[in-house]
Amino acid sequence: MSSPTSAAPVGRPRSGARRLPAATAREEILDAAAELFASRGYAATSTRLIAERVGIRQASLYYHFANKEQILAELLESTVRPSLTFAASLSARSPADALHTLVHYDVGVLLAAPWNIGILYALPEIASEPFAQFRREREALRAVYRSLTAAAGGSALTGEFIFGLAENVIGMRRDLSTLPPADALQDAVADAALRLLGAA
Amino acid sequence: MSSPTSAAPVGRPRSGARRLPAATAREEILDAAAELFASRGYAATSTRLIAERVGIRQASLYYHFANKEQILAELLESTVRPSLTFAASLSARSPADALHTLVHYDVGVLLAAPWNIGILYALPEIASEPFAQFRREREALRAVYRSLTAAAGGSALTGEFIFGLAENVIGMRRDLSTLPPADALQDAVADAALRLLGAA
DNA sequence: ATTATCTATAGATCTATAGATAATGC
DNA sequence: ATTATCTATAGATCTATAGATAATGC
Repeated sequence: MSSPTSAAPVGRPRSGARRLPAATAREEILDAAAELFASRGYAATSTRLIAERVGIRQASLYYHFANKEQILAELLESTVRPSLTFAASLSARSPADALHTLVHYDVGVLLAAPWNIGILYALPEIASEPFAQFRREREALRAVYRSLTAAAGGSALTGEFIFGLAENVIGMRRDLSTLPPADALQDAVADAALRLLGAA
Repeated sequence: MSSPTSAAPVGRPRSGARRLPAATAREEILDAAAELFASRGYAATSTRLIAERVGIRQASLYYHFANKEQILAELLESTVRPSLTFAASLSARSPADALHTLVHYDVGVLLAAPWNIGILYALPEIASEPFAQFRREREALRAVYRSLTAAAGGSALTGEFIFGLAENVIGMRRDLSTLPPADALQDAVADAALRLLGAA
């Protein structure tokens, strides 16, 4: 077994307990950072606090990441990418069907994340250079929404509305104390997208 | 003329030029803070930078505000309040008409703000205590959306979707380089809300 | 020898307070 | 006397680097 999740760890032992005993240090850091960035914001989260949650010293983070921005960049990119990849597999369907399917999937991804890291999409901090790759990928996903909507007979604005409707589950997950089961919410949002379209 | 915008200012003169010569110092601070909080985030904006934009020294902010949080709290409350007040004036209309009118107004408020401070709604920082009043007012507005939607025959989830659809113009204003004229966008979003409702 | 941690710290902030000062108002 | 600024600074951070150390792997 060469899996990084196996026992017999290399390197100096930690002073604290592990956050996720089955994961690599890198994954533990991303998980702790996701929770903290989503709950208190990027700038308001210190590297010291991330490290504390992981069970290592603040300086040890820098063995795994070049800087704090890289942690956020990796989190952001790992959230858009699944939907963007999925969007590429939809060409065989009719536009309205493809749109329904994409919204359903996208909402599922946003709801399934262990922390509500979609919140990070709206962080003003991501306007800066280290997050350019993430912004490009999110714009590519937006373009898919727009072109499917157009192909299904919807206006350019309707494409924006449907993209926003899908991402709106981020706000619902943050603001509402109880949410319907994921599959019911996925259906409801996808159906609502077609109502926005106005057609079948 | 006892207006605060008049000449002959009281107090020690500033070393720098005024940001908004016609406004009070308090208004200048709120305007500068709105721009900076919306563009780079609350925690990432230092009181020093706010002061610099206003044309005063960092410490002088504290003559007008008890702390940095109070600046953000005042900005947030001043943005929800108009829509909440407006919502109270809609009881004479039919539910669908009231909903259309509310969405139209709300979108107008979000588009008319000199800076896109609706972005601040999503700031993780506002989960803390100094922003409790703002959160209550925003929840009250959400409740109006929900009850109008229910009265118009829509489901509870549809109420959430329409609330999100209205606030989605915040994201559009941030992400899109060009936007339709405000009145066209207000009409488009309000019409889309009724499509979400499914009925007339 | 390599890996993954640790301790220690430099240097750069950042918020808020204390107290002085330069105007107007009475 | 009051108002609205200023200068100076305390005290608390915060990020990132340097270099030591405690494991395993060969």
